[in-house]
Amino acid sequence: MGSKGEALRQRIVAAADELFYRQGYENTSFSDIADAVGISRGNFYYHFKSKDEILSAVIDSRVAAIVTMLNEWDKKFKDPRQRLYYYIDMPLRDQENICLHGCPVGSLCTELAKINRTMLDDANRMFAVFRDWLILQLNFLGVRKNVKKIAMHFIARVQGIVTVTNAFEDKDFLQQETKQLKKWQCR
Amino acid sequence: MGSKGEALRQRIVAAADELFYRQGYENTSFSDIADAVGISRGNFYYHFKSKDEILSAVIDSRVAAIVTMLNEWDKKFKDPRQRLYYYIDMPLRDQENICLHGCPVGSLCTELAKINRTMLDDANRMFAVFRDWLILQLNFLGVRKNVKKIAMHFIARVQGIVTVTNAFEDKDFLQQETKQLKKWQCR
DNA sequence: GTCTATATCGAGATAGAC
DNA sequence: GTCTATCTCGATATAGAC
Repeated sequence: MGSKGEALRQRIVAAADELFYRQGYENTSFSDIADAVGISRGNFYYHFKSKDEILSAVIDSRVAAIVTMLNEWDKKFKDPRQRLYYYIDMPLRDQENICLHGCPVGSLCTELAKINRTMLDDANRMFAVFRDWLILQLNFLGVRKNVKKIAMHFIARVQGIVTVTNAFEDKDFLQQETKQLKKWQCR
Repeated sequence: MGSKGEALRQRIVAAADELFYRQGYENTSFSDIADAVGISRGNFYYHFKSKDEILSAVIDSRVAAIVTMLNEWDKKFKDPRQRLYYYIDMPLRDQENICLHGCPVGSLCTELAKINRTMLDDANRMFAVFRDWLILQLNFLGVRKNVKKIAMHFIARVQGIVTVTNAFEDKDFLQQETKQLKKWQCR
């Protein structure tokens, strides 16, 4: 704990995370990651024995990062409605990256569904964390029926917006649809 | 035209199309395609000189297939509302594949955004064909304002549903959300 | 722990016989 | 047109020196 090796491990995970997002998991080689960190490939294998292992570490890291982020949101906003809006606006706050690389969660799941279904079961935990947090917020708002369904509905809406924004590199669409989604009300 | 070579070319494109959908573009090798068709790798290169070239042919083929399909829908349904429903129900009619491999259009665009942005500009024509057809149907329905936005909205909604269905392998969600989306009305 | 060197494999791509 | 043989490269992964 706190050793030099642990710190390097974290740097490797951070570099892999970024590269998987920007160029995709399959398209990212160990050399890419090693170069980004500034270490040799040999050293890399001391920390991670296989590509599955680094992917697993990246997913764990992302899940932890999402949990931390949502805790901060909870501190920042006391009104669940505001929290919901902040969730919907998330792609808007990161427009440039969303436009170029899509959603880190959605695009990874889409990729893994085709190349590694075992890891997909691990990756969709990222969605699950958002879902459970959304369920909480809906409860606070007094929604009692179909809470899980509605939480999943929000996730799907945001995913759809991001997929199309990414495919057409269209920020205007992102802005429009985000605005629209905030008009949502329980029917 | 109609020669043996042309027919083989079509078979190669069909095999590549299927494989790109099931295992992703990057993850599909020339050997995979050659094996699926039952020809040698060498022969393959007589028909397509590079991987970009086969991808381009697959995209063209998919665009043509979508155009043909929409023409058939137009013949099958005279009511634009029914046509819209048929579009929304499209993933439902192909549940098994959607659950396992996602949307052929969306997942390819998501992949290409990360590995080949030039081809992405080509691939999003698949979305554009649907969009233009949706615009027509909305016109028939008497919608006059924001027609393009609404068409894109439908595409995004379906994409979101499919992405989440695929990530969680959850057919129930697909069925629920599809039903919900058909309740859509212009606000 | 971190490095260099190397083994092994499969990929995209080419040459040339038939 | 279709094949076999081969080239070249970059990938994952390992061995072993420091």
